[in-house]
Amino acid sequence: MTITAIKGINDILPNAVGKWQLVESVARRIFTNFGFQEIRIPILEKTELFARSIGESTDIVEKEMYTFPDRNGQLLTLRPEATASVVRAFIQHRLHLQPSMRKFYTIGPMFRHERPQKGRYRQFHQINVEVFAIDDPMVDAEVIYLLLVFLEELNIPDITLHLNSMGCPDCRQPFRQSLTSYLDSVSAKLCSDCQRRRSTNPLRIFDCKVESCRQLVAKAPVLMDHLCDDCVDNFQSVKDHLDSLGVSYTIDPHMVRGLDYYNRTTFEAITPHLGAQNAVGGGGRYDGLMKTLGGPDLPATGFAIGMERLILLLDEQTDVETGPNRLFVACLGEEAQRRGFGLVQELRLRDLFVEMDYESRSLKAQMRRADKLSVTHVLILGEDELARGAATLRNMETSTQEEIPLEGLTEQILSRLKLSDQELT
RNA sequence: GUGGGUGUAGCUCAGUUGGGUAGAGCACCGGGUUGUGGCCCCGGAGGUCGAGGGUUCGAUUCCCUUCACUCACCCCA
Repeated sequence: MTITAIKGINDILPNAVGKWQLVESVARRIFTNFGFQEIRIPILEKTELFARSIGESTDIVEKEMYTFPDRNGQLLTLRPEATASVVRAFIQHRLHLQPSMRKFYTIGPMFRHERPQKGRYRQFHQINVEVFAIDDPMVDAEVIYLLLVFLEELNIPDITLHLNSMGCPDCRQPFRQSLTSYLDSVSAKLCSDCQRRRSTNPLRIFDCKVESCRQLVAKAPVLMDHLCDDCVDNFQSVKDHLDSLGVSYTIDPHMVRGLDYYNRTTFEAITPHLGAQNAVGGGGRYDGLMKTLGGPDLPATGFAIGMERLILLLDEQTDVETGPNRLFVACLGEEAQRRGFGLVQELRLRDLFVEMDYESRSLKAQMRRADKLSVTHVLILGEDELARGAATLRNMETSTQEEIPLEGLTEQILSRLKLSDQELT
């Protein structure tokens, strides 16, 4: 039996890499313009980091983490999300003492042991954005705006923004009680899944797709109606800022997020094109997390984007970028191949895409390969040319060719390709 | 963890009411020009028909088991 990759953990083959590079470069450019700095954090962390941040009773921590003891018996976990690590790093390096470091982004793989399906894999990649130590609703609006600008820049179609407020501990606790007592009063009519959710995660019932449950849920109390005055003002301010930025949104009091640390404004960017997985990006404020993890009591907000989902929505083919001119060196005969080999390396050091054939095949075969590589020029180095002390440079777009003396060949090629560079620009 | 769908060439898929050397398109290799790409023409290579077992004179085809992939539930980015 040949060894295959682990279920839900996929290779990204060269023909798909162009899309990944595009997403990453657009992210880096836009996030940098918005004042975010990249931070690179480990893939492996102590298990307790996630248990304390995400919440012991969430599905992620209860049954989806890749957790194992290392050789010293220390319990480690492949990160299921990035926010906990960024917060940990911020605390550990006392970055709150450096006011220039408030806004971070990070890109990388996450791991969750779920059954794979469309847009959901066991190793998946996220782009994360986090802002620390700024409480102002203006920042919530800016972060949401950033998410939308990014999706817009990638031409992701039909995105809608859903907004909700999770309130603060002061208003959520009384609400949870009134919700629970409502659910108790109608429990007999709930579907079996919701029966279970009633005790594990009552807010999840808002997500149920069973028609009878939806009818019951429509009459259930909603957190939005139980917000304290501060939370109402805060949420209104976020909406005002979004309005002033021209962002349209849908208030979705039933939107529930899966990590326990969220409070106040939460949001998701939703698409209708991903089957069952409709969230391309999501996030919100998590003011209590820094303190929970033993750091200073500083507010925070942020979001995560699912890169695989983004790439599923990105259907135009994108090629890995090279310079505008690409050269193939076709050699005929042993002597020519030896000289060509050296020439290829030399031109590459001069920052040119150059490829050759290593199998001394017919010129026709080499030309075909050159065409497949969609090079702009082919240098033909054959026995006849060598005898004349020359080489032939063929322009593949115009199908014209000229002879160039071997003396000063490198410079001649470079100046000719550079010349056509300028024509192109 | 639960349910549905699908496994035939590198890729996308036909086909076999149980029978002979298993097909197409794309991709690949060669030829059509002693050394010139794309388009076209000709030819070639490539498959234990997912694996194991059963029924049968005979199984890629029917039955059972198993594995893989996939979609959905669940959950989330």
